[in-house]
Parts: sequence; C-alpha cells; structure tokens
Amino acid sequence: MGGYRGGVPLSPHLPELSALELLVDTARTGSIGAAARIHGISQQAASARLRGVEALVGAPLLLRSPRGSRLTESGTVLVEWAARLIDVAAEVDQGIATLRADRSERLRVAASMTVAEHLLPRWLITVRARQQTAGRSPTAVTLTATNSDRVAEAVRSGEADLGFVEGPTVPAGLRAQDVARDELVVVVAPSHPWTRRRAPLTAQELAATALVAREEGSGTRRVLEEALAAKGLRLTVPAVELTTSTGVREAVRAGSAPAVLSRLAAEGDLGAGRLAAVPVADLDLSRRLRAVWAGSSTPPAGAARDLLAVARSC
Amino acid sequence: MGGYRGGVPLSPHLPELSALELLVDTARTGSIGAAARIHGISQQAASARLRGVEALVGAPLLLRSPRGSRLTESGTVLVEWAARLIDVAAEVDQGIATLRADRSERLRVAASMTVAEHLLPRWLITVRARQQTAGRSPTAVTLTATNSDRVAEAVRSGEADLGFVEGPTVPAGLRAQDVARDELVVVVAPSHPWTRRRAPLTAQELAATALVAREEGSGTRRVLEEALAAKGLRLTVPAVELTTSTGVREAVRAGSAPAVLSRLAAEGDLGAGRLAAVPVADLDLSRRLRAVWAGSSTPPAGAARDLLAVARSC
DNA sequence: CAAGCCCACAGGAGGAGCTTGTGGGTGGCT
DNA sequence: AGCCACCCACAAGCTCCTCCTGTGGGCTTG
Repeated sequence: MGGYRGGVPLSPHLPELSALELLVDTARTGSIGAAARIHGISQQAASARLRGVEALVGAPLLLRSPRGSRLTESGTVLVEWAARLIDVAAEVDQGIATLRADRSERLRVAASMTVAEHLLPRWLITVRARQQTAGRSPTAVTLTATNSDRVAEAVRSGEADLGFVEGPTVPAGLRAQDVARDELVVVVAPSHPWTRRRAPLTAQELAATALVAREEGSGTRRVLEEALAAKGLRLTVPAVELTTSTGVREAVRAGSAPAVLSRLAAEGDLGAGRLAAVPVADLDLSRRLRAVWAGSSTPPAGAARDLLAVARSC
Repeated sequence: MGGYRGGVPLSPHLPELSALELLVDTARTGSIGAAARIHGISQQAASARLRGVEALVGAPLLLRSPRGSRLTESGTVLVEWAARLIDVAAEVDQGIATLRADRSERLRVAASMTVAEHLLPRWLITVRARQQTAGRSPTAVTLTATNSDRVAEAVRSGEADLGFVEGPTVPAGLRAQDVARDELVVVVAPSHPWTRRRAPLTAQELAATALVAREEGSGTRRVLEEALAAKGLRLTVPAVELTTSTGVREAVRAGSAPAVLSRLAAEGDLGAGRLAAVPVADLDLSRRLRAVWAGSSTPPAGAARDLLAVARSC
C-alpha cells in the first residue's frame, strides 16, 4: 500500500474502472444487457465496451451465447482481480466524499494521518453499509487529516465531532476510547547495512541514529520519543523531518537514513521488498489508536456512535 | 478483498486512474509541468485534468504558485489513497500482461485459483522490480488459472513451466517446494444462526452440514475433505458446487449455506462485515501452498527461479 | 534585464463513446 | 406451431471530451 513508484504510468492495457465494473456485473448477472441496465447505458454500448476490454487484455474473456454470457478462464481471473481493485476504488470514492466541503449537516471527523490513510475509508464503507441495511439514510461525513496534536485541537474547539489519534496519552480535556492497536517498525532501504545484521537493533543504537522522522506533534513521532524516554534515551536530531508517511517512505527508499513508521503505512512496501524491517530488541513500539471526543463522558450518539462501533470491531 | 457488492457503480466523483496518477506525480515532482512530461502530455492538458479532479472532488488539492505546486491537506490525504489504489491497479495491470497470449518466449505459470487471485500479481510485480534493478530485462509471464488438479496436469504435460497448488499432498510425479501457508475458514452470512453460537463448531457438525463448496479437484475442497477424513468424517453432499471463490462468497452472502474458504479469499469480506467467520474446534484447516515443477529434482533456473524466490520470501 | 521556470486561458481538430435503428438466434408459454 | 422475451451483434450519426498549439502573466536566477 502506498508504495507507488512514480514515474512509470500504468500500461495502456489497463481498462478503465467503469469498464471493469461492467465486466464484473456482466459476470454476476450472466448477461451483458443486464449489466448495461445497471450502469444506465444501452446494451450496445456495454457490448462495445466489453469488446474493448477484451482487445486491451488480448484474450477472450466472455463466452457469448444467445442466452447469456459466461466467463472464460482468463475472464474469471480478471474479474477476481478487478473486484479487488473496485473494492479499493470504492474506499477511495468514499474517502473523496468526506473531502467535499459543501454539505451542511454532517459528521465531522478529524483523524491522524495514519488512521485517515489506512483505516478510515474502510470504516466509512462499513458504516454506510450498516446504515443502509438498517434502513437509515447514510450520514455525510467530512474528514480532516492532520497530526494527532491538531486532531485534539479540532475536537476541543468543536471543529470536529469525533477524532482519531495515536500516541501514548489521552489528549488533555478529551474523552477517549481505544479502537485499535498499531505498531511502529524500523524500516530501511533494502540496500542498507542494517538488513544484514544478525542481532536485533538495540534501543540505544536506534536513539543514536539520525532518522527520517515525522514532524513534532505527530503521533508516530511522539510514541517513538516516549518509548525511548522510558529507557532513559533521547532521540538524535532527525536527518530530515517530513509531514507525510509517503515522504518518509520515499526518503528511506532513497537510502538516506532509517525511519520509524506505522506498520500500516509500511506494509505494502515491506511485502513488495521495497523496504526492509529491522527488529528492535528492547523497545515497546506498539501503540493504541484512540477515538476522542469532547464533552460528556459517554461516547457520542448518532453517526459518531456508528463509526466508533465499526472502528472498534475491525 | 474481492467482495464487490455489485449493482452499485462507483460514484461519478471518482477521478480516472490516469488523472490520479497525474496528481500523485505532481505531488512527487512538485510541478504540474514535470508530471505532464512524465505522462507524455502537454502542461496545459495536465493542468486542465487536475482542475477537473479538483472539481470532481469538490475541494482544492493543489496550492499553485509561480514556482511549483504543493498539496493542500485534502490533497495529501487523497494522494495517499490514490497511491494505494494505483498500487493495486499496477498488480492488475501486471496480471493482465500474463493473460495476453501473444508472446513467444516466456515463463508459463499455472496456478490454483487462490494463488492466482490473491498472491501472484504481487509476486509478479516484485519479480519484475528485482529483475530491473538487477539490470536484466523483465520476463514475459503467461498465467493459467484453474484448480490444483489441472495445474498439476499442465506442469506434467509441459504446458506450464511452473505451477502453484494447494492441498495436503504433492501431486504425483512432480517436485515441490513450500512457498506459503494458508488457512481455511468457515464463513457464513452475518445473519446466519452460527454467528450467535457460543461454543466453536465441531468437525462433526461441519461435516454434517450441506455447504456451498468448490468443485472436486480444487485444492480448497480437497484440504477440507482430508481434514475431515483425519477425524473419520466425510463431507455431506454440498448444497451447491461452484468453480470460483467469488461464486461461493456470493452464495454464502445470499444466506443459503455456510462455506469453507481460503482466508485469503475471505479476508476482505470478513473485514467489511459482509461475511462472518465461525471458529472450528477440532479441525486442522491450515494448508500449504506449494510450487511444483517437472523433471529434475533441483528447482528450475532462470525466471522460474526468480519467481520461486520471491514467492518464498513473501 | 533577459532567460527559464512556473502556471492559466483560448480556439480548433480529432476521436472515443453514446444512442437509436436493425437483424439473427434461442427458449418458454399459450 | 407461433408468439414473445430475452440474448447478442452490426451500422450510422451525433455529441462531447480531451488533447493539441499558440499565447500571456508572474516569479526567480544569472
């Protein structure tokens, strides 16, 4: 996740998302015409689009017959991949809806970068689905994504109804509830000498190294600092400070220095071998992700309650 | 992943993938013009496209200045989401390349559905990346996705150079190497009575239930049957037999009957609450994913070796 | 102060995708 | 048997989108 290499656009063989949706719906319904109706286009247009997809892919995907269409073997695999892609696209879609600023009645959420990037879109999809199955109309949500400090401020000042933060302590003046756990990992470029270590890193070594770090006020940075402080250590002045985990990842991949990142943010790059994780011996880098709200001691009602419930169950 | 609900096309607010790529590259380079050059379009076209994205999202994403463009807060979040989407798209893209049938020299891979759907695209991306960093030109790979039995046949007959199968035993006449572990889970619709059970399911109960199942010859089916056989049990005749895990998932969601699925295939739906997992008490449903090849006892050379190495390290 | 980068606006050409109209084929119902 | 409903594909025309080129304004650098 989030490891887009940049500079290498996707090949022109990748069909458009809408065309893939059409294919998936054709597979589901067993009929091109039915899928066309779902998408609000004519059967002919759908047929042409799907032929276009087949031409792009370079393999037959559908077995057309006078009483419907079935998938070929290649089609089956492609539909499976496409469904996954569309799921992620739906998350982004949901996320985009939260960025739109033109609503009046809405749930205003402020979240730390880590939560906003990696968890919220999925939560929102689930909340929406649950509200719809419960027969309620889905709530409009607006999202502000900053660092944990500013999330706390936004909630305190009433700019946001609900916040999500990381960090070892509950922000002053707010009520909180744990919703998930996360863990920080030390990551380096695959070419970095630390990847060839036998023994795990010690807290002392880590503290003595100039890292690529997030700015002060970020939950990631604070957790690291407090974990080191618990060992009587202080963080060396960072080599670079950046405000996004993308920036941090890119700097690490460029080989400059190690970094400490949320596992959520690093996962994709670790899996793909673009980054390597370095175990740390004597440091507790797990952290809680908390929902926070102002005012009463009980969790908020309405849509905020729904979101909180979904977040806790994931 | 792979839980596409169907019937609800993505909102028209979602920008096209190419437009999102453009945004990501603009963020990376700090300049609209530079991103335009990467994508081989004029600066004006890129500028217009990005304005289109902003209109679609309904929020400013870029802070344009006479010496470049930076992201707004909303832009930062969107870029992060978009990068993830593009990563998945790149996997699909890579997968599509393997479906194209027009190459002559290539590595021919046959894989079980589970592996083809959930693991191979990522492996292929990594192989490609490693080959490129090693200065070699990337290998063309063609993929056939069927059930484990037919994968074994394809490898035996020389139709495929390398195969990936599930199942408790190594197919006769082939050499094998473990590459990963997987686990089967019992899944039901969220409304199914089993979700309200206190005690875990017993193997006996499971065996006595008519399930939604994969066809005979599939690795998923075989693992289940053998796990039951180890307890002296036999599977009841399935309620339905389907050849894809999508089909199985949909049937389960429709509420008809429980199913046994790879955790890989069920993950997305479990996370989103579209399916529920039911613990099973006394049944070992873990399974190995194996690479198989014909002939010599040593693993194959060349590109097959690269793929094998990547698969094992993930 | 000119050159080089950044950006945006305007007009025109091309093409991709849609719709409507049409026809061939199969299965079920009366 | 015959009609109807559904499946699919081909063809012609239109529309709108997106790209191109040409142009101009603003800021920084040598």
